Order: sequence, then structure tokens, then C-alpha cells
Amino acid sequence: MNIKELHYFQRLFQEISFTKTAKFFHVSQPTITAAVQRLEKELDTQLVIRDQSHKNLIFTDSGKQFEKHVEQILQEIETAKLEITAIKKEKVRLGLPPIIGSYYFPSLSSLLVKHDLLSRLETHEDGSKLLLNKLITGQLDLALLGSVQRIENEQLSGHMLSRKKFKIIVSRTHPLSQKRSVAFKDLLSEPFIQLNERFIHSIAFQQLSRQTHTKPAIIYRTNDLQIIKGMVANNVGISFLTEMAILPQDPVVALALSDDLQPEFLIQLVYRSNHLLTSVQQKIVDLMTTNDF
Amino acid sequence: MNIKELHYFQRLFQEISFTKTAKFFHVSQPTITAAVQRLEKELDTQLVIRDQSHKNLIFTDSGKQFEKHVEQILQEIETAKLEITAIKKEKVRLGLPPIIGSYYFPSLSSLLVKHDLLSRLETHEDGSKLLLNKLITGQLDLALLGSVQRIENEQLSGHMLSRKKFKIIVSRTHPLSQKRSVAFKDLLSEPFIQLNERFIHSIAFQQLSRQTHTKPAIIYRTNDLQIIKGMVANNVGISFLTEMAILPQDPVVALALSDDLQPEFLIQLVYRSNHLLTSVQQKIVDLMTTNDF
DNA sequence: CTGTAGTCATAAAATTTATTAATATGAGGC
DNA sequence: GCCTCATATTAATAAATTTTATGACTACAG
Repeated sequence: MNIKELHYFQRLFQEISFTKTAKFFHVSQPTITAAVQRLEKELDTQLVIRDQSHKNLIFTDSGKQFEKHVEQILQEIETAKLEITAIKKEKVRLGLPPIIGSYYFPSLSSLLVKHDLLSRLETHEDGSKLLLNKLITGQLDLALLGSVQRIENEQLSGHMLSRKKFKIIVSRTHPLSQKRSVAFKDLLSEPFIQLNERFIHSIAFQQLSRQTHTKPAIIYRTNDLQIIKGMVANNVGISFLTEMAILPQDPVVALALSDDLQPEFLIQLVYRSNHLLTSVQQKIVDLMTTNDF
Repeated sequence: MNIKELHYFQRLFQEISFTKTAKFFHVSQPTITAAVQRLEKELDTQLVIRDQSHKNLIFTDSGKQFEKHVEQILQEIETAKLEITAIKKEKVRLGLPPIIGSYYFPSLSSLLVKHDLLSRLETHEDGSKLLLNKLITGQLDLALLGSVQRIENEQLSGHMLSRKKFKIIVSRTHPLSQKRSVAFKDLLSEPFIQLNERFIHSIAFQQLSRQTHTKPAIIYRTNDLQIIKGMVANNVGISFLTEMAILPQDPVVALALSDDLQPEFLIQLVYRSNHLLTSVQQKIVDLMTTNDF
């Protein structure tokens, strides 16, 4: 069994045509026939039923099942190649969602500079979902992920780096701005300006809504924090953000939530469980997990 | 890249010797040298540092990382072969832990007989942990698993079939036998006879202990239900079992637990997510999930 | 009904790739 | 300096893959 045969087979599964598969790989048609026959011989089973009153190939149960595995195997090879390329370049590919990139990573980066590691880093900003996918497919070595729940995935290992609170943001002239804290259920009649669904803020918000049986109106959604802060400052509405994303110079007031069970913004350092950390990667992981910032 | 090379490489990683690896596969030593060189050329990286003041081979970071992937790939191929063998034999390999095999499966099997499916089944009795492992490595197609928590695993799909209660078992002459139900914390001074750690009963028991801050003494552990029932009948102690495992003819009395939050014995039908169900397997799954017994 | 185009299988030849036997290199031990 | 052990190199050979040429079968148009 060799990888080329697996590629042929996978393509055949998609094309349902020996001829087209052969054309795709710029080889002759009997090459595909022979390759599939070799696979069938090695696995001692029929994978494809040919001709059947002509016009359509049919894959047997074995063939369909085998294709699933082939996909997995080729994916694994792809992952291996990507990782090796990164090792050769001596670059560590770190994934970051935008908020962590803007508000958490900077303090971390000064630490990295001190240890001459920042130059080794290649940061990739993306949404959390995509980052997870890229980790699993070997497109990233490490990722800093924000989530409401601890990441539990057989394929991934994680370290908890930090837990941030969610806060309610109001303008300086808003009646609530005089208070220190507020209960979520008291915000029922407030119009909210929120980060959109791609941010875990919306999950945390939903969770609070459910818990407190309170569903405040969300009058506007955006993925731009500056817009949210601007709208809040102008009393268009109030918002719900991680404390991390609020800077002292922002023209808004942050109130703590007084609810008992409140969601937290968890920042975790994550990598594939069967990713072997190179010495540089290990240094970065150590630095992140042993320091507090 | 072909599979043989990957086998050679994996063995080299274990043996740390080209010569020994060659002997293992009954090939000449240059065969291994050449195979590794081909891999290095294809991946365009050095995998092994040879000779280094002689005596020891060293694998580079790329080499170590690659070996992890090779392991995964070869595992996947093994899984594929096992599954295809099972498909050819037209047998469905169903895993069962002992209690489910003895007390749940029989009622299911009469249903299977009715649809002429029992003959297609090949049951494998084993502990839950081993069953999970066998599912993932393709040694089983389906498994009925008992657990306290829903199975959450990226690689597995599951259907909840049944939820059974845990009960307290006492002899017919025991003072408690007059009661209908009992709170766990009132059992503090009772000596328990328990199934051993391989059964989820011990997890459920621990959970109840923790919840109620009550730690009754366990005076004997065994994996044999008959022994437990016998000892309970003779007033050696009381026990904690799923209702499922208690038959009307057993010389014991089963009491419900009156606690609010009590663990349940969940019976789930589980299979690998990327396992394609054959038509027979699909029939069995449908039968199990649409009937109640 | 016949001719044509399309699909896949087979066989033999051509080509590429993998393996071997023989030998070289290089280090450590004596 | 010589022997041993481990891996690399090389040329020859064996094995595998691919190609070319061809045949069988079917669908479809005329």
C-alpha cells in the first residue's frame, strides 16, 4: 500500500470515474485500474463495483468505510508535512483571536522580547473556531483561545492561563455609572450593544440570560470594539465585555456583575496532544504558564 | 511515500539501529538506509542524525514529530483493515460490559432474534475502558456502555438507550428492609459490600459519598454479583447496585435512594464517529434506539 | 440494426523504484 | 595498526508501477 494509491482511491471516490481520476493525476487510465486492484488485493475485499449495467460505479460498504480512513490518513500526512515545514523554519505559529491579540498578547509579548522569543513567533489572528481547526490540522503549533468553558477535547492539551470577568459597560453619564456593581436581571430594560456571534461574549451573554430568565434587547451587533465603546459613550445603549477589553482611557464605566454564578472569560494555551513541542515551543509554553500578567 | 517506509521508520525509532531494524524486517541494512533517505528527501528535512561520535542515533525534532504522525497513520491503517475484515465476515462486533451483558442484553436479544439479527452479532465482553479503546482502534463496531456521565468524545457518537437507578440492597431480615427508600447519608454506619473499581458502581458510590459528605465503610470488594447478593442475604453487609442487576428471585430487598441529586446508570450505544454503519449495523442501531425494553 | 463514443479491463513492454551484495568509511577498543 | 561494529555508497538485480495498445461492453444517435 502506498500513499499514491490512497490519493488515487480518494479521488476516484469523488469523481466516480476511472478516466476522470486518471486525467486529474495526468496518468493513464489503466494506472488507476491497477492501483485500485492492488488495494483490493491487499485488503482482500472488493472496494468498487464496476460497470453494473454501465454508467455508474458503486462503492461497496468496505469501499465507503475505507475511504473514510483514507481521508484520515491523508489528512495526517498533510498535518505532518505542515508541522515539519514550521520546524524547519524555526518559527512557532501561534493563533490568537482578535480580543486576546489586542488586549492580552501585548503584555505577554514584552516578556517574550526579554527572552528573545518574539522573533520566533508567527502570530495568526482568526476566530476561535477556525483556530481550533487549524490546530488540529497542523496549521498552527499553539493557540491562545478565549472560551467560557474549559476546552475538553481528546485531541488537544490545554493550560489555563487566566480567568477574566465579564463586566457591564455604561457611559459616564448613565444613571448606573454611579454604582459599583449590578445584577444581570436588573438590566432587562436596557438596550445592549454587543459583539457579534463570532465572539464568546454572545455565549456568555446567553448563559446569563438563561440563568437569570432575563432577556434584554440587543439593539446592535458588531465585531468592532471601538464602535461599541463609542456607542456606549454616546448613551445609545450599554454593553457586556470582558474586563480585559476595557482600558482606563476608554470613555466608559465598567460595572461588576453581582450575580453568583457568572461566566468567566477563560484564556487557555492549547496545542494538539500529539504535537511534540520543540525546545523553543517548550520555552514559550513555560514562559506563559509560569508567569502572571 | 509508502507504508513500508513508515513501518521501517517507526521500527528504527524504537530500535535506534539501522542494522537491527533491517534484521527485524528480514531485509538488508541498506534497504533501511535508503528508505529513510527517501523519506528525508520527500519531507525535505533531516529526520535522523547518524553516527555522531558513533554509537547513538539521534532523532531531530522533525524526526520525533514525524514519528508521532507515523504512529497515527499506521494505527489508522490497522483500524481500516480490522473493520474491513468484519464487514467481509458480515458480523457485527458488539462490545458489552459484564453487567449489561447479563442483565440488559438478554431482553434486547429476543428482539434481535425476531428480526433475524442475533446471528449476525458477535459479542465481546470486557471492561468499559477496554471497550472504548477497542471501539477507537476498530476492534469493535458497536458497544453498549454503562456510565454515570454521558460519553463526550470527539471520536465517538452515542445514543442514550436507557437510564437505570442505583439502589441499596439489604437482606430480607435487615431492619431497613421494611422501608421503601433511604437517604444515603443515613447509611454511614452500614458496612458495604461493593463491586470493584472496574465497575462504574464505584464511581457512582464515590459521587454520592462526596455529595453527601458521607463515607460508609466498604468491607469487601468483588467483581462477582452472586457473591455480593449472597453476602447481603446473609447480613454480612449491604450493597449498592443498579436496579437492573436485581432480579425478583434474588433473596434481597432493594431500596430506592431518596437523595435529590443521585447518579444514574446510563446505558449508551456507542460507535466511532467516522465508522460507517453497514446496512445490518444500521438495522441493529435502529432497533435498539427505537424500542424500549 | 449499425456505427460511434465512452468507460473500464487486460496484457505486454517500458520505466521507475526498491532491494541486494559487495564494498567503503569512520569511530572505538585493544 | 588492526579488528569490530555501524552506516553509507554503488552497481546490479528484482520488483513495482505505468504506459501503450487493444478488446469488451454499453449507451445512444441515426
